[in-house]
Amino acid sequence: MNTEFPDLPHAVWRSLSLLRHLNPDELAYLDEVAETRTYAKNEIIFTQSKRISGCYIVLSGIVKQFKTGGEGKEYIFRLAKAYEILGFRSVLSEEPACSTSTAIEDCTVCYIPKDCMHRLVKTNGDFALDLLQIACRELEESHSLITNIAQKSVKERLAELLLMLKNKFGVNEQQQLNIVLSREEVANVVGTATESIIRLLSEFRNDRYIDTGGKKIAILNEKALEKIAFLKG
Amino acid sequence: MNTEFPDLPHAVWRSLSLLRHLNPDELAYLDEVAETRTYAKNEIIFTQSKRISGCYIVLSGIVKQFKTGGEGKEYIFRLAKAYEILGFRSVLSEEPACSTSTAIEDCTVCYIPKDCMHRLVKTNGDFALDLLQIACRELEESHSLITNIAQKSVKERLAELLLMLKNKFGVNEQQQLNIVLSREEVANVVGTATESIIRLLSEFRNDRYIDTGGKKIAILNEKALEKIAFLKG
DNA sequence: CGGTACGTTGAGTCATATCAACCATAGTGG
DNA sequence: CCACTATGGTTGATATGACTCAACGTACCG
Repeated sequence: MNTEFPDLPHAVWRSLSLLRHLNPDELAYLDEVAETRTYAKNEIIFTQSKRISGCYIVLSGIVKQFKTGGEGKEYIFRLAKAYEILGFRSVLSEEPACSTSTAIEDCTVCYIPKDCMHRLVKTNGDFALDLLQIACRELEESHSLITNIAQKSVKERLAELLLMLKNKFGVNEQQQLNIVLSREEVANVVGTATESIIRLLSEFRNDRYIDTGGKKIAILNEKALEKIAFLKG
Repeated sequence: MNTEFPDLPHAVWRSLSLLRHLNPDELAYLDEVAETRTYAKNEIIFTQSKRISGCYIVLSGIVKQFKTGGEGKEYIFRLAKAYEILGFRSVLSEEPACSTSTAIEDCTVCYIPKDCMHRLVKTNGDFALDLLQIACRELEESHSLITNIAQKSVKERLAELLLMLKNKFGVNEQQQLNIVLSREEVANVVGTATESIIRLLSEFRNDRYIDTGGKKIAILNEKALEKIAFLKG
């Protein structure tokens, strides 16, 4: 399965921008302690409010990260693809994970034990800075997300999500998104009910903005979606 | 005005947990380049989408930090009090500020120039780690906030806000919150319309959960508010 | 061939936004 | 000292977006 990352040679490590500041010794150290792990679709990588023993860098596939609220409803705040890091917050703060992560398609991840992360952070200032940058970027995204949820309608948010998915995961020749989410998952990203998503997707399909063949969503009229997402109406 | 922090002696620096890992040389360096600034109520400290030349540690008073959305409506995502740091994200990423900060009461802040921050972060790993921790904590808070907004009703969020305000800013002998926000500001924290807040505050007042004398809000029945905020109903 | 999960549609309800009018308060200038 | 105005607070009426509940269709899977 994991032919792209057979045994995590330095070349691969280096290609991960997060690890670009590690020196040869540190990379060798990583080679020793890090492991490649594979998860099948729907498998859980780590669970909210349980302690985690390390963090994970996605190598292939897509992972959803979500919090489960009071009523058991999940809110997906992140869809992580290759080269993104998961769980470092909890690892650094030594607190239980504040979210659950599961594979939404088969995926490979690189597991880095807690001790290793601590050691690298302590001894390599540039690495710590890179992590700091990542945290800051996520923080900024998070704040934008809040403002969106607080101020935009479900329709606007859905349009924006579709554009974001195209932008982040790309589309195939038929303009179909390279990520497949159930209606419920879409609802849990947008923060609304499944039925509302279905109705709005139907509406977008009637308006020829998108097409929904099987599970795949094709983006047909990006301009129109932008208009909905970022202007008014 | 600023009698509490006359000339930022080392003792004060050290008392700020963020700065606890700086050595005497670094503290001396800070003394040289940092400045105490005062802002009157409603004065702007920095503005969304403008570059900022340094970051700010609140020494006294309260600062609100908000993003302005499409329609000009503001969303307040943070109320910062003494010892909290503002703007370090933008300073580290060298990007324009992604939010505006204004004083909601007269306040004093310590201004730390960008170069100084960069230097400290680069040369002092523990300091970088502390910042990383702060970023991670904010990130976690931010994620919780999103889940809240996405899943809770306005009433639940208002109850939770009132409890948070009591917890963070405290109350006087008459149980009145030590922070005064306009109804509009409350609405902009909760992410709703001003009128909705007014109606719900009236409801809470009728139910004897709070009292609203003048601008001050008194918390009378914390248990009841907790029930609303965290259970259902 | 049933079964289970997912998708779709409709009807009814409710929370919240919006619009509009009005009141309270405080600061301002004559 | 008093109108005058601006600002924020309050209330009511109305509209509507979005949720819920319920039924039913569809597709994949053993």
